[in-house]
Amino acid sequence: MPRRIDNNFNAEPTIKDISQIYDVLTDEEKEKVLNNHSVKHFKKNDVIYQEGEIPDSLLCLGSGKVKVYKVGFGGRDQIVRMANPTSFIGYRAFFAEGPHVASAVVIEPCTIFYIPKAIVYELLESNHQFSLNIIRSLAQELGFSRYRTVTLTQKHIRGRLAESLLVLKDIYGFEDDGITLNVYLSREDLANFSNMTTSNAIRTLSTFVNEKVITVDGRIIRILDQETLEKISKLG
Amino acid sequence: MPRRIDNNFNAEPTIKDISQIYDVLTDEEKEKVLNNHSVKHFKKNDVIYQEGEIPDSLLCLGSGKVKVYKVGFGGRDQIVRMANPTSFIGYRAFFAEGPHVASAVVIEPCTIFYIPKAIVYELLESNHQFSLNIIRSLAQELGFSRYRTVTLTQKHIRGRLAESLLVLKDIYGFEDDGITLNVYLSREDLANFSNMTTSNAIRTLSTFVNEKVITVDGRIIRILDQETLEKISKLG
DNA sequence: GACTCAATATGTTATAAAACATAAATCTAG
DNA sequence: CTAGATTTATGTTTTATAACATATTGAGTC
Repeated sequence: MPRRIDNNFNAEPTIKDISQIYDVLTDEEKEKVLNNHSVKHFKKNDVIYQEGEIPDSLLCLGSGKVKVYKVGFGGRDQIVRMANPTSFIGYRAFFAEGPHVASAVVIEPCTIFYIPKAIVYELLESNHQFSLNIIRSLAQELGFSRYRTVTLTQKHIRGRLAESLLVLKDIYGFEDDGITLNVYLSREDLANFSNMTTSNAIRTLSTFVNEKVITVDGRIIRILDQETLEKISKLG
Repeated sequence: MPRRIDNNFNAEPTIKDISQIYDVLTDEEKEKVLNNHSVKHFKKNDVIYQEGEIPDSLLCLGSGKVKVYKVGFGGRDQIVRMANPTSFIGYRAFFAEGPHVASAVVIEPCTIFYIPKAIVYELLESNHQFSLNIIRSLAQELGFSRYRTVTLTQKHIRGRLAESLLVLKDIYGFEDDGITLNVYLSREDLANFSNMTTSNAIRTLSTFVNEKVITVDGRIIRILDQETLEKISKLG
């Protein structure tokens, strides 16, 4: 029975929390952003955007968790990104000036800030540090994407699942106890993140439990032996 | 016996040909770039950069062809990009401000322009249109990378190889006859681009020949029936 | 609290593709 | 021109994992 854990439970986030954008702006630019953005709240399983849609705003995830996935061929989806606060959402399509080629769905209740396209492009023009932040983000994400292409195609099931658990740990971290993964995915999502069938995700998760590498309680996953998990991930 | 085909056989390229950068600069900036870049020539199989190296210049491919690949686990490499003129090389790591996570090797003799890091960052600061070009490039490449992640993990061998041939066609085009792929890869490179073993690339290529979809003469590949090839690619 | 639907679990079978094994052809160097 | 190395080709075996088939459990609903 997964409790809901929210990083921003006490404080409702504002756009000022989106440091990647807000920290580099001048006072004048900050004013502009404050006066020209909107806020939306989403609940679990809500669709934030869908493949094919044309983005007209830059989306910033203030709180919550989001999966971004592409629909595959045999009906199997591939989760290409798990987003955490505070980061941009769907910004690849926005900056490529094309349609979304993936869909974004809420994993945990979200607060999302919308900055209209015109404003974003004014900022890019007036503030090169903001541009640099975008450039760095995209470059890093491209590196991650290529890395995942190789691991998802070349590692075996155990390696893929172990890696996915470690990636989730890197993105969302642990709860206060230091071992419980701070994200609660269905076996299907876990499978779609790791390029395998749901059956195999369940099965492999069970073998990890038997090997005392993790414990599983519903969707709560605890990493007991991170070193071994890293070894499994490395071996492929 | 593949003849060497060079897009820029007659005219040795200059940095002025790198439209993505040169076209958007002011006269002053152009002067700066002209006075602060170097040119290097590479021959087939030369290593342009290697995984782990820290980039200190922005590289622009003036002429030639380059493969960018990551070393996999079971010794099998994955080609993550085939670069054509005139585009940036290794710019992901450059802009991520980290080490290269892939290696670049020459497929066909190259002319490469080097613009020092300091100059590039001056340009990013003074010319937001240049920044926008970089942003758009990275965003588009990230889209492509995610697309390939899904197809390389989900499509079957025939679909993967068919897609790779079509991607190569999109990148390098045909020769004057309109059917001969303007790039000459070993079966191993073709396999590493398509996430399969060399044996299976050879085998599958043969079945395509038997099905009269392509012809193969050494490394020369002619696409006889593009429609069918697209169908094979789509079916997975 | 029984009922329904979705999620999880696990065993069995089928199959795509890797791994392995040679052989033939082509290229390279002395 | 010959010898060795590399690339291409093709057949056979093995294996990882998808596909299929049922249970079982759990969550939400009337």
